[in-house]
Amino acid sequence: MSKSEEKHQTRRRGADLEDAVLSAAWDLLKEVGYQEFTMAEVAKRANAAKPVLYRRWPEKSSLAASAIIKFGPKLDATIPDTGSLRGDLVTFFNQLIKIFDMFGAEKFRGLVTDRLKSIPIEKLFAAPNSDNMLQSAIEQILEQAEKRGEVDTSKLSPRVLQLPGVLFINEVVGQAVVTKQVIAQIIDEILIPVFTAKK
Amino acid sequence: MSKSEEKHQTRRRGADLEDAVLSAAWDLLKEVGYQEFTMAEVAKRANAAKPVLYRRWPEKSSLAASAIIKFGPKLDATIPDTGSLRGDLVTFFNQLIKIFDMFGAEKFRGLVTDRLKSIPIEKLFAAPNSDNMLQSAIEQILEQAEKRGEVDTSKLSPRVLQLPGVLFINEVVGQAVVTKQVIAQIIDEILIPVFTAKK
DNA sequence: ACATATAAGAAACTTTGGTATCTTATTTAT
DNA sequence: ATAAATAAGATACCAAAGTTTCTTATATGT
Repeated sequence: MSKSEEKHQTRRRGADLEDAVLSAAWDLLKEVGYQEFTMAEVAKRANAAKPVLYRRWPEKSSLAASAIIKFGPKLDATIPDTGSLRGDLVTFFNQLIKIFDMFGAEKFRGLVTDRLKSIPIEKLFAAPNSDNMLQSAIEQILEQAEKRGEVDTSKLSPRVLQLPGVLFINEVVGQAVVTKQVIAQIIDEILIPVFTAKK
Repeated sequence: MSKSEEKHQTRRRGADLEDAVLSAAWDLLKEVGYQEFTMAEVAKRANAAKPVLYRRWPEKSSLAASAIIKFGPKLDATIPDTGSLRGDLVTFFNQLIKIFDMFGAEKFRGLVTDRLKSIPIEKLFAAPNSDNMLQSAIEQILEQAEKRGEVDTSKLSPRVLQLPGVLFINEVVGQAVVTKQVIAQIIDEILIPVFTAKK
């Protein structure tokens, strides 16, 4: 038996093994979606033992989230600048739903609610030890708006800055499709009034 | 053996059995909270078989919700009338958190996220076939406000009417305690601007 | 090079949600 | 009264999350 065939003798460790697991997890997630995603199947595909997964990720939803962060579609880092707060928000949220649609929103079903069992909502859009992409995008959009005189960012509390994320998650958790109309309603009826409120 | 001792011969049915199960479920929920609440234990305490539970409730979270609706603290049906929209909202939400605190908010942990897997958020505060208590209370408060000239209810969409519920659920799902300060922030920074926005 | 620490691998196990099957008590209609 | 329909009860079962235990390969420090 040649050395290369002796798979059972070649143990991967550290990053190598981690990458293999995440890669298998991402493949499985694409194929079957979160609900049918099982730890045993990921382990099998990665030729790893189940405890290997649990030594790194405390639970299934955590592994799935890591795989999405590593291999999933990335949020476009460029912030729109359409000339108005409303336009920027509309453009930004439409980018966001496009990403979800690209991957297939139904593939995520169950993941968000599972994640919410162990992490607060404002960490949902953040990789570990990194900041909340969504919220920082909103902050940049609001700073642009302030330059135009549309808002006064000194009046905006953390709670208000988290509101777009909360509303977006709320739509994603619900089974309905997030359409452009829904986005427009959220922006016109809720976000703009809140951001432009006078204290 | 007297007839009354022959428990194994006396089969309860329909409402009798259902009540016994809900009662056992409520007791267990009070004792151990939702996370440690198991279907097997409820069945055991109710002297019922597990399939009896699943014939009536499709899943654990549904049984727990039914027990809370039947035996849990009830929302005070009287709508506050303090003379201002802000006062009414503050009073109402403080009533709401008092109910949660009375029962012990930590007892609910996990229930909301489980419920959200099968029902939309706007049904969370509604008994089956009945309307959303929280939302109808908000509507009444807003009608009072309209009489005072504080808002124009014709401008308020369903999405806006659901916002208080969404924000409240969001706080309940997060692990933080919902304090009076949090309530005041939500009302001042979000709800009032949204309700009083001019279209 | 060798001892020691670390973590992979294998496999069995525990717990719980949820289902399926079968028997039999109770209800309901005739 | 009796037959047929209904649903309770008992029990075994399945699937999957997560854990435990033990062996052994690899890495690391001396």
